[in-house]
Amino acid sequence: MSGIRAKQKEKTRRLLIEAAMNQLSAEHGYASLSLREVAREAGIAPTSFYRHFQNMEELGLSLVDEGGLALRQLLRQSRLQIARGGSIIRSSVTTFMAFVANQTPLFRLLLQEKSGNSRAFRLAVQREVDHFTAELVDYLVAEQQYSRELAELQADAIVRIVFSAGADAIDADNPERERLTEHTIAQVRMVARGADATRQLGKTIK
Amino acid sequence: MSGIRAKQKEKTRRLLIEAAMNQLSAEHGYASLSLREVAREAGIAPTSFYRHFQNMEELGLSLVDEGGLALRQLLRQSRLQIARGGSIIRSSVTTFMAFVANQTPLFRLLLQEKSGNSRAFRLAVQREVDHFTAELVDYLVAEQQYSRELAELQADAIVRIVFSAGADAIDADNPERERLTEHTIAQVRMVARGADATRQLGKTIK
DNA sequence: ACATTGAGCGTACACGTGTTAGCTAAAATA
DNA sequence: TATTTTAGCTAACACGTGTACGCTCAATGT
Repeated sequence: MSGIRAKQKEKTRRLLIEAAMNQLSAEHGYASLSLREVAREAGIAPTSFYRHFQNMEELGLSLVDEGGLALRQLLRQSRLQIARGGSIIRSSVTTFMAFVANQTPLFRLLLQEKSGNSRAFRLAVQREVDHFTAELVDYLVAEQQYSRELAELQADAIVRIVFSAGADAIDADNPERERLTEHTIAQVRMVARGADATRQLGKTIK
Repeated sequence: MSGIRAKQKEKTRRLLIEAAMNQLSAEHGYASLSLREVAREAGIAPTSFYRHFQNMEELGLSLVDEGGLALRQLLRQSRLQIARGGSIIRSSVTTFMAFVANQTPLFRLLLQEKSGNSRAFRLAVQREVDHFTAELVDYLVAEQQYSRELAELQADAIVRIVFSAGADAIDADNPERERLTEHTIAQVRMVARGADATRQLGKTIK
């Protein structure tokens, strides 16, 4: 059980995933991804594909996992920056935009499949986004003493804005992306102010 | 020049567009839309397709136009409801959600291609969304006396939130969609409050 | 040492695709 | 009325696709 066999299998599995990611970057999206081309780029015979995935859909779900994982790791990294001082909002948005810039095809896949045609895909992506939102909610409740309900409203709004801006950032060049980032930061701050105002409103009534 | 010929051509052109829309609703997205299947559903020979469109892409752009137009008309209708009393926010969001529910495949196409792979498509969709945002900005400036800058920030945030919620509404059943609608209305109001707070902030400083 | 497993390969098949070329017949034009 | 235009057709093409089948041969298990 030295695993030299399993190692090799995992290796070509990665080759397949990376091949698929490369092809995504090019021109066509996941929907027009071909088993044969992926296999060709991975350097294996078309039929060998089935040793690793049952479908192209299964490959796709792996890609979504991959993307979600990468994004979460990045955001965890961003939270470390917050710990040692600096604006939470600025740091998070900046990190997010950097992810979009560096992992464009992966992020595009997430966006595409978020409103794509396969329900399985949509659920998978939504799971990733929900995970992200939940962490933000926890932060708002723990650090800013928001009620769970208001925190959820706020976090959801923020995530929607940031992801949507991220989508626009895909096409943007560097200066434009910077402008977009500042724009987004201002919007998130606006939402925060709105949430605060809403909270005060509730208190006054009571 | 009675136009009986042009009439017929326009008619089968519409048949093609509607066929394409039907196929979108089914299961596969625009990317996996086939000329032959579309032609078959429209009841013409595959080769006759070229009498109406040069590419599938050209058909796709027509679909985007179609969707954008439908959405804008609906929102114009919604603004009439506002004129004869009632909350602007509630009325707009409700109308929007109704559109998503009734024209699901069309709205899905818009979302898909917004973050799709063809730049031409993305630009076309973005144009529609921008149009929508611009009208909201005008409203905020004219009716609520916001500065152009703040109005743009606010309108953009609102549009992002609403479109994103619309995407989620696609999968939702009726009660869930209603919940989502209320949720979105609350978020938009929160943003409005935030914008107002931001405006007050600016006045105080000056 | 021997038997079993399994990743990867080559061949082959049936099928759907986009697109070209040339025809027909009805509408438009002169 | 005679001529031109053109929407739609059929036939045919070359090609890429997903997948079934059976083989090899090195890594594993006994």
